[in-house]
Amino acid sequence: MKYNHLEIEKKWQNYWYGKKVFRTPELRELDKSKPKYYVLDMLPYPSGDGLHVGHPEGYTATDIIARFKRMRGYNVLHPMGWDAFGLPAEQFAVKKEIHPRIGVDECVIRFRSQLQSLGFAYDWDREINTTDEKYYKWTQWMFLKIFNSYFDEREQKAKPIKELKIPEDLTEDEQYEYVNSQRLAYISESPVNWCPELGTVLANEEVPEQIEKGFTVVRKPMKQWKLRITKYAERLLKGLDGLEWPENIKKLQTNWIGRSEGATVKFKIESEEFKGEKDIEVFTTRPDTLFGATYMVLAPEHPYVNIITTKENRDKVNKYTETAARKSDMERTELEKTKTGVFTGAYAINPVNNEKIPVMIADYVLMGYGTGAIMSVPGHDERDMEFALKYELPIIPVVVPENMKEEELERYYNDVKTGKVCFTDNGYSVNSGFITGLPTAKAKAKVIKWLEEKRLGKGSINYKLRDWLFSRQRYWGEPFPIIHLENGKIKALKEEDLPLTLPKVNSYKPSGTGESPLALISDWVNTIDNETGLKAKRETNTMPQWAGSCWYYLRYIDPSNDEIFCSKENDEYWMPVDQYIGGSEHAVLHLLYARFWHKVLFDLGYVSSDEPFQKLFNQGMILGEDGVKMSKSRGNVINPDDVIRDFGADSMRLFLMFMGPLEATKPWNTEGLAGMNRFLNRVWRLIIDDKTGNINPNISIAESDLKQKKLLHFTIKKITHDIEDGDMKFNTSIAQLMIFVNELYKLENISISVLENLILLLSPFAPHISEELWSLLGHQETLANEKWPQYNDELTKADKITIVFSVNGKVRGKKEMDTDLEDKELEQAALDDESVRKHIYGKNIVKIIVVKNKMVNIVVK
RNA sequence: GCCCGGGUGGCGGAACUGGUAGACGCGCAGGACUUAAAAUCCUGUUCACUGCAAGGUGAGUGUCGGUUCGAUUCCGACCCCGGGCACCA
Repeated sequence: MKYNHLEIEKKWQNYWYGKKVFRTPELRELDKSKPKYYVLDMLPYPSGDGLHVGHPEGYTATDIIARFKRMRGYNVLHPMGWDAFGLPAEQFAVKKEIHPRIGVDECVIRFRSQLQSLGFAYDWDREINTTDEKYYKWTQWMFLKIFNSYFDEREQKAKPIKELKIPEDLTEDEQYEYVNSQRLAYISESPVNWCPELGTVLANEEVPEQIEKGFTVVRKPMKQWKLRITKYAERLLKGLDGLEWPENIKKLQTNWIGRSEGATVKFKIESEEFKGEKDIEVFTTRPDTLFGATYMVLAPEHPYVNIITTKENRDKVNKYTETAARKSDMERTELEKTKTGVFTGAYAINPVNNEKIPVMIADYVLMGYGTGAIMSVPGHDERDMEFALKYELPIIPVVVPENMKEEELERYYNDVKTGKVCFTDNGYSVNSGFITGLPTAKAKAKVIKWLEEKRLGKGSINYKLRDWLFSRQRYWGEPFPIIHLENGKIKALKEEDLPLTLPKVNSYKPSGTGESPLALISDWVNTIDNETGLKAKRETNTMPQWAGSCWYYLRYIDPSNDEIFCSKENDEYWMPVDQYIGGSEHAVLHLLYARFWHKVLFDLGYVSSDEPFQKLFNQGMILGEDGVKMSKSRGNVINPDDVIRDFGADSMRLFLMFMGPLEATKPWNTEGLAGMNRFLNRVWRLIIDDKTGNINPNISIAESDLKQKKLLHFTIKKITHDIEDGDMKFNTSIAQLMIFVNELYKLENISISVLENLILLLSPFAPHISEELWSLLGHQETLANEKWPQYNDELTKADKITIVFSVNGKVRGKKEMDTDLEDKELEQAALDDESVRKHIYGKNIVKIIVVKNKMVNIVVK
């Protein structure tokens, strides 16, 4: 009987899923004396193309961990589900003119059966789908919680909006406005990235992907929902410290949040256009260079531009702001090589020296960052320098590098003034009044103190992070549980009215006007507010795809609870996720959004952990056989179905892990895959006689000899450590299994207990063949519930060791010797070695270095 | 430009806290079995020079330099590749 992967794999998949071997019991049925382990894959999007080889790579890794932890006696939670709202499903529906639900259901069936054909040990009873009404009811519920919360700055946490202190002496309308201005979810009219082809707005971070696909993106002012993630900037940053995440992902998030310390400084404005006092605040990270500020620049969108611009400058300013508004972010940054700007006719007064400096507008200053206005210090900022040179604005050096010699100073000043040198590092302040002579750090502190005393500014921290653009003009997403009353006010639905389900529509195409297709369904849109009897229209935007995946890991824990998204008891037992694995393409977006969402739930008391994902690992990409990214157009896509049919799921799993460390990007190789199949065949024939189907006659129940034992125990140790240490280098585990099998082939008699252990060690990697061999050896039950083999550390040590003899660092001889010999014995053995003697003959021995159990190095001259 | 990774045989990769570079697999070459092929098994496989041979000598982990008895591993400078950010003041 030959190894027949098709038959065996089908058989064991039916067994596992039929008997629900990997079902995680309800909390009350669980043996809570055991430790828990929550191992999670990133929620896949079930696309029409089916599974890609990249998917099973990460899933195999988590599956190995899940099966291993289970055998180690943990209560393991290993679930799977679907992220199915969003553009791809909707575009498929538009094209085929079917309801997106139909397409999604088909894709889910396909994905599920593909995943099952790989034998993954998921608990399918906990499967979730973000597009189920029962699921998105809770997404909407959480949105209401966010909407009905504000951020308490003092405590740095979200609180229910009911607890918000409303300033007295406000009218009813003002109170309403004030409350809305504090909510964590709010509507704002601001320029957004509008994509005419898709008929929707895109978040900044989604823009590059769509442009790559050939779509155009333009700036357009629109009313949009946003979530106040910026309030959590500091906590999102600090929280990274305690997480066991790859350093580069932490760095990526850190850069994305982009914290910078500095000061805001008020400048008085003088303009013929108005009388009285007006200030403009700027943000700077270098308050120590304030004496070198020679002009001010406002972003074209700055609200003061219209107010301060003088008559004679109005035309060119208007022209400039209009051009800037039409440009997309892309054009304003990347495509722009030289800086442009115009003079407003107004002047600002530098608070430290009362110098009158011109106020310019230029689109190299961004409205979205800081205050939308800067003080320009061309001597010590490259962008300002470039602009100053072009428009012939003065440059004043106010910082000198450390260690600059006196005789070099004159030349340095000249170089800065003429634009030859732009020194942006820290140094010492010069020409700077009361901070002259101070090093940069001290100068900064002194200026901030001075500004604060005079109430002209203050120390300040800025973040690059922007609020999360949370609405899309699409059909296929969670509807907002919000109505717009005829009196112009907005109102949230009550929790008991959830879910607010999607209505049936005739067309899923965007309305074209910038509104979602929902806007055309008047039955659905028009409603009446029960409380006030006022007519109302429903919000027709839907939530972005990220919403559902912000909390799915909580639903797995308690998937059928109708009372709450997840009970407190379940949350406390299972959270946080112990190991999270997915692609690094989600390094900032999903992982940052989910952390934010989770922190809000934490602040409001719905979850017990501050961070959801304790340990994170990013799998690398799998390239085509030609070493480039797999793509349909290149025709180098590997279909997992074909691989499983030709070589089997076990071979595929094994090869995916054997290719290299999990995080590495590596090319697929079908011949390498065949090698894995060959290895499994060798394991099979080690135990089973190909012709008769019987167990090989050289296998006996006799106790194994010491050599076998040592090999076994060494292998157990190696594999146990490999899975436990979190490095995800399963390639070396598999190599060790191969060595083990190769050695066993050399033996005349093999102990059955050694083979049983081999099968158990192999089982997390190649579970189907392992189950089959296990049962052929006479076991009635699945090995999934067996105990993981234990090793005796004494037996993992070799008793003979090859000692290397070298002369002047060059290997000249080696000898098998007992372990733990004294230095003197090793030294003598080296000196006795024939080849060593040849190389030291006639030379002086300077020194002999002995490294126990390793080597002897003789230094001669 | 800035911030992360990474450069090891023909290929994927291995090498514990500085101590035999190339584990394991693929490929390739030779051999065995076979009428033949497939499958399987055995042997070899970093490069150069040298030897009939066992072997010997030298070089070698992107480049150059340093520390050390000894460096893929530590330090410095540079080159190349991949990823991320990109006028964030």
